[in-house]
Amino acid sequence: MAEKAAGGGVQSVERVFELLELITDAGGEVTLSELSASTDLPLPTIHRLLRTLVMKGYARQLPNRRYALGPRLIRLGEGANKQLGALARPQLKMLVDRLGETSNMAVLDSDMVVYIAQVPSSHSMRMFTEVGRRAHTHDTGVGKAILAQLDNETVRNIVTRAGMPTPTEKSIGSVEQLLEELENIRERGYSIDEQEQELGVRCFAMAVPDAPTPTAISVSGPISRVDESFADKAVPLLRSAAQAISDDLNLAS
Amino acid sequence: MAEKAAGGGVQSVERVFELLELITDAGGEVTLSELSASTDLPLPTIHRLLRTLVMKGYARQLPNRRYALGPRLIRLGEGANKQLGALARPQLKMLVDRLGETSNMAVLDSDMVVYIAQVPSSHSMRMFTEVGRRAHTHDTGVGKAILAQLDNETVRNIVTRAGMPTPTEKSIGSVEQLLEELENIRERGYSIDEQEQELGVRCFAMAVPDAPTPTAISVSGPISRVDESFADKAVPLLRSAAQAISDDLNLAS
DNA sequence: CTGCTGTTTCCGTAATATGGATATTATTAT
DNA sequence: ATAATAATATCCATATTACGGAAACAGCAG
Repeated sequence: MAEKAAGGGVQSVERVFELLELITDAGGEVTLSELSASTDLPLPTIHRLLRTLVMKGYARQLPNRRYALGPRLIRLGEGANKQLGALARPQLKMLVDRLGETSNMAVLDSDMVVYIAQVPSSHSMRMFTEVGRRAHTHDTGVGKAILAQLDNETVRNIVTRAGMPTPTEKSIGSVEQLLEELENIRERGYSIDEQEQELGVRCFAMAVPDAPTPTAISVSGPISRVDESFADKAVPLLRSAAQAISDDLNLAS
Repeated sequence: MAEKAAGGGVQSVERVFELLELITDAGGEVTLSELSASTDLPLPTIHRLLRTLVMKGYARQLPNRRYALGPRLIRLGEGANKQLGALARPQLKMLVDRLGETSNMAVLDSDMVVYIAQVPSSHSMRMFTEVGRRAHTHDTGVGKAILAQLDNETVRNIVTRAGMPTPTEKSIGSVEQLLEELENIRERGYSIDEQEQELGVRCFAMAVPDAPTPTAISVSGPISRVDESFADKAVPLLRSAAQAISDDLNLAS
């Protein structure tokens, strides 16, 4: 065929998920022609693929003729979420109980991190991060902890594709600076988000070793509470939690 | 060709989603051979399909060699959720503000309902239903409201496949009884869950007209607060909320 | 009503996914 | 430890499957 294309996957399957991702990126609603503009698939092909999705309930067709994500995806998403989150939640809970700050778990998904589990702290002033939310890798504790596990080549690719916005003046803005920081993290064994994503918020994070997908956990809170003495307590606890999750993942029933 | 098979969808796509559903049904982890037992697809086919999913991040392969749902599904699920939920949330909020009880929206997904949006009441004693949760149709307010929109033939199929457990002594236990109840609902225009799912909890629900997927909204709370005078206020509000959601859905931007 | 843009259906073509047979790796029994 | 067993992964010839150009069919704007 024309393009030398992919590796060894089933094309229709790859395409159908590409379409679903595009719909998601577009905010949930797309027209056929918008899709054919974003991909370089011919219209009839896209139409046939979408029709299959609609028939099975993984996409909906609105009265506008637009296409949207279908309700059956909710269940699959919840399933994926639960599967990963269930293992982690007890450990995150332990962190919150002992440290009093919000704890999160996130995985690398393409070039961004997705939060897949959270146990909020009881403080009224606390981090607000919703499960399912995506964030950049270079300006979050979990993101940097994950990047530190990868080789510099891969890191470069990721941040190049995802971009490096600087939400605060403390954010890391260049790849060189990031690689340097990652070297520190590798030595230290954990990452610190020092008000890089939001002013006033500090976060300690650590990668989960040997996870099937690059994964990290974190605790975060306002700098007033999350200080040096907090770190002294937090780091060993993070380490044991990460190890426990790793064990659960790898010996999983 | 051998089998006269399906209608007009792309087979690999249908198969791949069937596999994902099976993994979800199995609680998140399956072996190849378990899958080949549940479907009647040959092993190499399943393997190839799963490999494609794994490569793209929609499935994970555990160190056990087992297959599980992948993290990228989380994002799609959240997207689908948000898309439907976003339209509904303002209306649900209105119901909670005016009525003081928890409000939910659910859709029919195969033979069960899935809750896709919720606005909790401020009462400390309130319904606990998580978004993403699945419930039977015959013992929930939203479920019965949805069934009442379908013809009896379809209803029979659904409850036959899903079963009719009776969590309380008030629950409907037979198809005949259910069809009778649905007739009442059709006349009345709304459904009542009279402690059928949980003792002490009453719920009023109404279908969202002309929804692309059968959809319903509800308000529910303890019978002490959710009484006859509550119904008088609630029913007109439910009706206008359902209509508003319907309009949003159908004129969607 | 007429001309347009975008969506859907048709259908011949061949590229695509298929699955039987085989090689490889884990797992259990000896 | 070593061998037998069962599961998973890879090959590759075949034809069924999905493909996409072209043409019909809506919706909309003028």
